[in-house]
Amino acid sequence: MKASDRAYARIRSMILSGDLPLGAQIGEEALASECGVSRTPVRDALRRLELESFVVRTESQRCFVADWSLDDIDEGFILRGMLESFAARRAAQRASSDQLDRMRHHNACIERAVDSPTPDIDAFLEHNRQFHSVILDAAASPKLSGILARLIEQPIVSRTAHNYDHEQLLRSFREHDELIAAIAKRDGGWAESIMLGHIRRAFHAYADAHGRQREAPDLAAA
Amino acid sequence: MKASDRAYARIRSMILSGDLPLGAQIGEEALASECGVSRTPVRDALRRLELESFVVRTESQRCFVADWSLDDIDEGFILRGMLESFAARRAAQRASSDQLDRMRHHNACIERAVDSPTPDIDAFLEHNRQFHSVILDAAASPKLSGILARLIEQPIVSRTAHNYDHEQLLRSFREHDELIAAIAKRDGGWAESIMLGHIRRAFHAYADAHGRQREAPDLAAA
DNA sequence: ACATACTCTATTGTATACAAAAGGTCATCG
DNA sequence: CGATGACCTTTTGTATACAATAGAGTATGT
Repeated sequence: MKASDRAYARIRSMILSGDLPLGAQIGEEALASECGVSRTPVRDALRRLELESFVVRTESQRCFVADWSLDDIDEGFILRGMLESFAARRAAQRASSDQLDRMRHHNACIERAVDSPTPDIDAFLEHNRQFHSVILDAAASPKLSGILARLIEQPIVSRTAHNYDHEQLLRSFREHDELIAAIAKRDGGWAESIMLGHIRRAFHAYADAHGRQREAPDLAAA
Repeated sequence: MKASDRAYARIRSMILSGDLPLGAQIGEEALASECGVSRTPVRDALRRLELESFVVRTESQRCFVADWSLDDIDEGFILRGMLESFAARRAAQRASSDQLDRMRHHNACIERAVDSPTPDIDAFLEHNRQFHSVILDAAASPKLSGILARLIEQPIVSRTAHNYDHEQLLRSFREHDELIAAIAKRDGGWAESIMLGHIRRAFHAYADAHGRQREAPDLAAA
């Protein structure tokens, strides 16, 4: 494995785990010694992370861990809703039976992960990611895939899922199931509208959990 | 100016001018000596150019000048239609009077560039770019701006405009004018539909000029 | 003649040293 | 006391040398 890949993986996981706090400045030198590589591959890794919005850069090229306002996140969900529902429409027109089987497989895994008193959120997240990835493959649009790869911020997806209660996890599974049905029937419009609802619901789940938490201190202070 | 900026500008213009033919391999070393800088800034420049789809990379990291199939271009125009029309809708809700004035200014420049027996295509392209950029600013969605920056391939825009006849250039101006009216009236739906038509028309102009040129040899051979 | 493996070359990956630039600090002046 | 400017530190930018790897070409065996 290349040094820049190691640096990328390491920095990314440090951001996700919170070892690097949101908004913290990240110097190339510090990361290089942390990862045991030189600055050159760190610079490559930072570019990739910037592309995926894990990292932001000031006009003078200093890097910081990205932190997102609720407005930013809203914007992301709006665009995801538009683009992923478009992907679902295309997938309905093009998905192979093999791809449909893979969707069914991953959703079955999601059901297993969810249908328990102690849901396995990590398994849910992994199969959810793969489920959406199969739909994107079926949509057969490399540009769309590239855009969504940059738009879907895994930290947000992860927080959203961790805030789901049992009922919401189950609903997510059922929506996937209906999506599979729509795609199997080659009904692009149906697939599109289910996907849009799926994403919008996720947004409101996120906003309820995080938006309100921000307002709470204000209310307490008042 | 930074060396990586010079390298970026140089390589970009070599691609646009055709000095680097479509599909040609571009080695870091060769470009470095061509630009009079070392490989380090060339690598930075190549990453940026890759981001903007001027350059593609094989799985083994070798770089080539991108060349686009009509399918790729179609895909790009579909996504642009969706995203730019969405931007127009948002712009209608948010544009400041200052931004409206700038739209009017750039479209006036477009009219001047176009309304002549020998239209100034370069001026058209520049003010067209700025016109669309003001709308994007007015939409106030950084993520959307970032996506569209990568999606709008200037070589394609340029070829499209160079294939426009006088009537099409004029039509482009009139569509912009109507867009301004829709935004001034705060009619998001109107703005959205005009923008969608504007982009779709550009696609068909491109496809008519370039798609048929590709088919012609086949027809001749048959 | 064709396939396969090997070597040799071209190209990218990484480390390091030094240059340039940005940001922060402290002293000085109004 | 606040603003301003010089310096000093930190951080990024670039060049260069060397290492690793992919690809092309060649020779050899069947």
